[in-house]
Amino acid sequence: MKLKRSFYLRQPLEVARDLLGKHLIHITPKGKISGRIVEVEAYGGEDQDLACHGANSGRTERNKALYDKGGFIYIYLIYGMYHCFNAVTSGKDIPAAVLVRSIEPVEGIDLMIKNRGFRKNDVRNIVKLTNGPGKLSQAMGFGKNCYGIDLCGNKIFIKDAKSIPEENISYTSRINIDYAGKAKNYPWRLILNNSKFLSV
DNA sequence: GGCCCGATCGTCT
DNA sequence: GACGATCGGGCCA
Repeated sequence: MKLKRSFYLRQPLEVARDLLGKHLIHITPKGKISGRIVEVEAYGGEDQDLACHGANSGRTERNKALYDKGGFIYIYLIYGMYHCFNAVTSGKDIPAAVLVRSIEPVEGIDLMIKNRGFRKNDVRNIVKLTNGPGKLSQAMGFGKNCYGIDLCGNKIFIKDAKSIPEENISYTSRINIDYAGKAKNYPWRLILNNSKFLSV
């Protein structure tokens, strides 16, 4: 079952928690690519979050999708060469999203290998395909052309799965947001304990 | 394993 | 004009 709008119309931290274990799916012309979500970060919402891209400059051309209602895709270019994939959460006009930081490859692994530019024999370690926000976006085939796409549509969506028990989740601080003042220590990075596919 | 650095460019100041 | 919600390669151990 595909996750519905109501799933996303909640606080980013709640959505982040419930996204762990779910399957992110991309239906491409060449086939289906999917992976199980094992690491996420929550941004924005009702609490003051200086790390959120909507926090400092308000609404801009770059971040406008963040202000959509929950269930749309916010994706952006980072360091000039990678993309980070986010699921927008909360209601319209509230900048909030969940960054997907790592997934475990499930379907379309041959396509992931191609998208990542690996030669077949290079893949001793399937982990390196998707264990980071830039890597998984590349493997899944996500780029700026995904900007603003509705996750409640048929091209890119998230499939429900059995929910993860609380004792299998750890809450840590988010990565590379030293500039974010007091928000930098919020425990809003959630990981599936003991997953081999976490970011490094 | 660890640390350091360069790549590469849209966005904001 | 500076820099980032990153990555991979080079080097040392």
